[in-house]
Amino acid sequence: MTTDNKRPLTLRDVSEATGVSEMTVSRVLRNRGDVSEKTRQKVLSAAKELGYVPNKIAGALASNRVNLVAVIIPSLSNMVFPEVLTGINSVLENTDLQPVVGVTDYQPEKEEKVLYEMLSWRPSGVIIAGLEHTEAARAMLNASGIPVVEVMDTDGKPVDAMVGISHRRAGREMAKAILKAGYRNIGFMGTKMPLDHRARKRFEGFTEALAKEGVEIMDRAFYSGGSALAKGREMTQEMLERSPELDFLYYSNDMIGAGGMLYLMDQKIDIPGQIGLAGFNGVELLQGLPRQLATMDACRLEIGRKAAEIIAAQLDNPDTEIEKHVTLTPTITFGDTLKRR
Amino acid sequence: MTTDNKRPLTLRDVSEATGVSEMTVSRVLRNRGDVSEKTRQKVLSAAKELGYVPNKIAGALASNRVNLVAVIIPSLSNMVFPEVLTGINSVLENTDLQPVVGVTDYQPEKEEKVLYEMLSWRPSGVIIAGLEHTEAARAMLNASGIPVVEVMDTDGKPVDAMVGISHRRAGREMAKAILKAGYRNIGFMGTKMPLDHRARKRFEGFTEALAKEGVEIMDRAFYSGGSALAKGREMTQEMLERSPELDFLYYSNDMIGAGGMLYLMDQKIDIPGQIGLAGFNGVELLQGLPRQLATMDACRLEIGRKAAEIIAAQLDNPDTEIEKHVTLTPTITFGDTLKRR
DNA sequence: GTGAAAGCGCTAACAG
DNA sequence: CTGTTAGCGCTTTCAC
Repeated sequence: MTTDNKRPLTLRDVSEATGVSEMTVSRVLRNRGDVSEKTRQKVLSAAKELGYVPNKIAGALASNRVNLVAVIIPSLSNMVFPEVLTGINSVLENTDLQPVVGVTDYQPEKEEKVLYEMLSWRPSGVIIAGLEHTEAARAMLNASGIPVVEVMDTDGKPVDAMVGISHRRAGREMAKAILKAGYRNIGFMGTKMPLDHRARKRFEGFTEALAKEGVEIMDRAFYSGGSALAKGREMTQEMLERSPELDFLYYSNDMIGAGGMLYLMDQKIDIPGQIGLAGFNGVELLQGLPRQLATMDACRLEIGRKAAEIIAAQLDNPDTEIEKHVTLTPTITFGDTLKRR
Repeated sequence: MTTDNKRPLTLRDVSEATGVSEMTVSRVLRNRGDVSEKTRQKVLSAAKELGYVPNKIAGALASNRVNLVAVIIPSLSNMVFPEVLTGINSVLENTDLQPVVGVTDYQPEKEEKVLYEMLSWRPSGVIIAGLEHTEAARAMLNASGIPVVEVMDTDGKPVDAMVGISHRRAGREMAKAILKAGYRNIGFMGTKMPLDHRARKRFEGFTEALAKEGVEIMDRAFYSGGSALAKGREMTQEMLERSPELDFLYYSNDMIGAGGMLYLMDQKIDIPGQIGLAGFNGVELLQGLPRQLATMDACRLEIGRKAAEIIAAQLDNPDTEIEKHVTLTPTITFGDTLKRR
């Protein structure tokens, strides 16, 4: 503990306090090179005593190294992304890299801005959600000269590396499972988000697989904002009033799916006999609900982990041969709301 | 769009491309000082063409200014903290400040480490959750010489400024409401987190207010890990089997409270007649559940906003007289699980 | 309006 | 093992 200082301390202050050269102080503080145990201790205790905190700004400029990994995601309130972050963290914790998070709110222009801001700090790598970016953003990523991993989605061409699942395939698989279970009158509910490309791709894959069997979606609805659980309720009620012949409801995420499920249970509707249900994501929350909603795991943790590993490996040795296109395979959980066949 | 470069571009590159001095290029790019419209355009287009991204590291070192606000929170998976972040963001968006988030996992030593890391980037301000920190962390905050706002909790003495609610009072208020409604056999369930000081303080306030009326908690249980909703179910079942005479259950957060509620509904137990329930936080999720759980809003958005305002105001003018101790008052939502009296 | 010089606090590279 | 020198890429300051 020291008295409050107006000016933050510098290496020089520690150097003067110890009589050791700045350079040696720097070596001690970074654990670099050989320093005698005696001076080591002297420096360490002085630094601690003074309350010295190194200036990474200066260090980064001098060494041309910044141990930051920029992580750019659409949202923090989705639960999906914090989990990806957790995966990233779990890997980076064992390195000297640190994640720095930027949020885009699903807006391409904001993504571009956030990316620019982050790149201006010269991070060592970038992990960014999705494959769709503005022209300028893609150009920046290309020009950055650092490892770039695009995550979540593998339906497209990455700038550099990519890790994720095929959402198109995920939609198709769910459609197949639903058809196989015998449902034919299918409704869809999702977010009104033209910019959520992954939800869009799932939807496309879904309708495509239905079409292959001559089935067409009977009703659909989109929402935006509000509590997803509450929206799921409302929309489900409305849709069933509008299209009472529906026998299956596919939701673009588990939260609205859970809302729908709770509504149907209130109405004493037989699930999955009269109506089947499925969501997407495999959120942990589902486990506490009265019934388990059918869903599909998005492999979020694994995606984060893999992405971080790719960055770390490249940084460790730029010549390492690593798999740059990693496609994970989500599995269906049938739960209690989709007949198993 | 340019060809890929190994070396990132510098001001000098733009300077050479335009024939304008580095200094003037810098002025244009920062919108500082007077520059003729002609050179302005020339520089701007060249910079864009080349794909120049300024190096903030160098800029920060030279100007001794970093437009970053360090935000240090215990967790991202709690939903509470992302909301505080949203509040912070909403204010900082209108300034040139940028939040940078660090996560501590409720561990004091990790908080200390994260704080050290962040301070070493010389941010312009710090927003940190809670009032309890290690000795060293407090010393760093003191020595940093930048505005510091401790958020969430106001039961204690801040290093500099603080914004939050009194969790002790929140616990007391809820206890009073419960007693007033006529419940006497009260059980408590919460997280097994000695380090979640806010949950602890709520519990203390709660028992204290009960004690004042001669009431003692009849049963209690603590959990850790797992899906909160599922845990709420399990624990509620166990507790009621153990203590069937309970007529009220107070949960330390809404998620386990919701789990408990769903369990009781499964059991066709009369809520709030036979058993009343209450949680804490006012999470949006609750709105979609079959019944609305009684809860108390933690003012998360407002806390974030106010904290960011304090930082921004201090930075804008260090001599501004501002309120450094802001205590917000949470309100009880009775919902459908706590009798109103 | 524009430019030249002098650092910001640190580390790479070398010399002892 | 320790110290010296020369920048990193930018901005501040001052001169023109």
